[in-house]
Amino acid sequence: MPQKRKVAKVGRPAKENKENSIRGDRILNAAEELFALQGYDGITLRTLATKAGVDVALISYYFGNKSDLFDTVFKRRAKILNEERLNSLQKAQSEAAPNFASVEKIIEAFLHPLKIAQESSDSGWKNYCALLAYVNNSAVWGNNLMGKHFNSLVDTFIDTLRDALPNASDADLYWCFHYMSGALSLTFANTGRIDKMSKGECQSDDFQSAYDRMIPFIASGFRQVCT
Amino acid sequence: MPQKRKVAKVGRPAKENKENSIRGDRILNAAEELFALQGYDGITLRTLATKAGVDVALISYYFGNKSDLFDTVFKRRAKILNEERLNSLQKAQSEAAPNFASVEKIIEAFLHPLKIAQESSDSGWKNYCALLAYVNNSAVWGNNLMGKHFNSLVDTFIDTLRDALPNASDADLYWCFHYMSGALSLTFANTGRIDKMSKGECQSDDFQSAYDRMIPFIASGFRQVCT
DNA sequence: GTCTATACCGTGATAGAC
DNA sequence: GTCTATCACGGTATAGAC
Repeated sequence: MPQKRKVAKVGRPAKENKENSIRGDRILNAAEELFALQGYDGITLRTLATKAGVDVALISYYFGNKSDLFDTVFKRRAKILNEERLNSLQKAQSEAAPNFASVEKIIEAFLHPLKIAQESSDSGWKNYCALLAYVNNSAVWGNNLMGKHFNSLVDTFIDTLRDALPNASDADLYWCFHYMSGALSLTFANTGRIDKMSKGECQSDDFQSAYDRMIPFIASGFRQVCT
Repeated sequence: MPQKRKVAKVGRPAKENKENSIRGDRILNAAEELFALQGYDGITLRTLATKAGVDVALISYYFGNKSDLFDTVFKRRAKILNEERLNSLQKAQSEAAPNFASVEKIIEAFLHPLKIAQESSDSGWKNYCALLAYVNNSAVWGNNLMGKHFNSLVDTFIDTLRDALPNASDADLYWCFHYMSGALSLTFANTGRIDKMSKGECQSDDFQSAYDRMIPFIASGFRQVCT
């Protein structure tokens, strides 16, 4: 069952079973993009099938119903992202040893894999980030899906932040983390609003600029609230 | 045509024409709640009609098609919110005179009307805040609707922030504003995730706690990036 | 002027035929 | 393993009751 699992940087999504087929892949990629852009209810299996170049019924043959498909799409890259974030965190920790990693380095460890994902030649990663933004802010999916796939990783990051900010209460840490999560989500949502708002000074899809400022912004906020 | 327009604190939405009717109100309130919770595509006019206790066709009689209805719902409280935010800002400025208002006071002026809205006895305001969160993060609606109704207000706030942070570039200011907007949106989205993530230490619907920490968090981020 | 009943037509999801 | 045929449900328009 386990295929060769060789994840380099932010690599290709792991494939198993049915998902291993070319048409299955095409369906998942199309779904990733459409779900991210239009939301779960915003797209129909027919438009999805058309985009993937397959018959509608093939979707349910491969992935069950619409909700199952959504789960599969979401899960596909979550594991990779978790691994990369964990690697980044451990790297930051070992670089700081014997001291604790700084807040800045911890935030960076959380964000850096997303920067790599944005720059990846696999454009699916961009879509996946937009999907994350959608799910994270969704009253329907947010708690469930994000919790299932990412809460355990968040615990690890919170523990590390607690070391860096020993005076912080847990409520402080979680709320600050929540602000970061929101700032990140809106960035990935890529609505184009900041382009218009700033009269072209900023671009929604310029993640580099958002990233460079986000690390000091968030780290400083953490320090302010948690001391 | 103009009714008596007497807006006290964060008051009742202004009503005109058809929207002045009791059933029109019921439709708008139900729509506000359902759109906020399930998104535009997540609800059908029929479930909406059932919730409002009216016939399906009455919706189009009052508000035209689904998209028009969405616009109307969104617009209804936007004006009030804009007025309240402007009042808050002017108050902060006059209190600080002859100096410029501080970053903290400006952020507070932006957030305080939302706190009042959250505490309002009119539960529609809570739904509206959730709707704002949905729209702000939506790739479909975000740019369009937020831009049309709020960008002019944002300009005013950015101008004030520029006074408080004279070394900031426009890109700095807009990106920081964007982070604040994201943090705020995720808070209003009320997904319940932070409850589970923090094992009960924080509650999604405890806006007071989110608010108290958000002001120093965001203000500190602004200062860090913009100096 | 308000509102209900109903009908239309396109589209979504899926079971079952091939 | 693939597609067709079906049926329920979506948004919308309209006739006419109150």
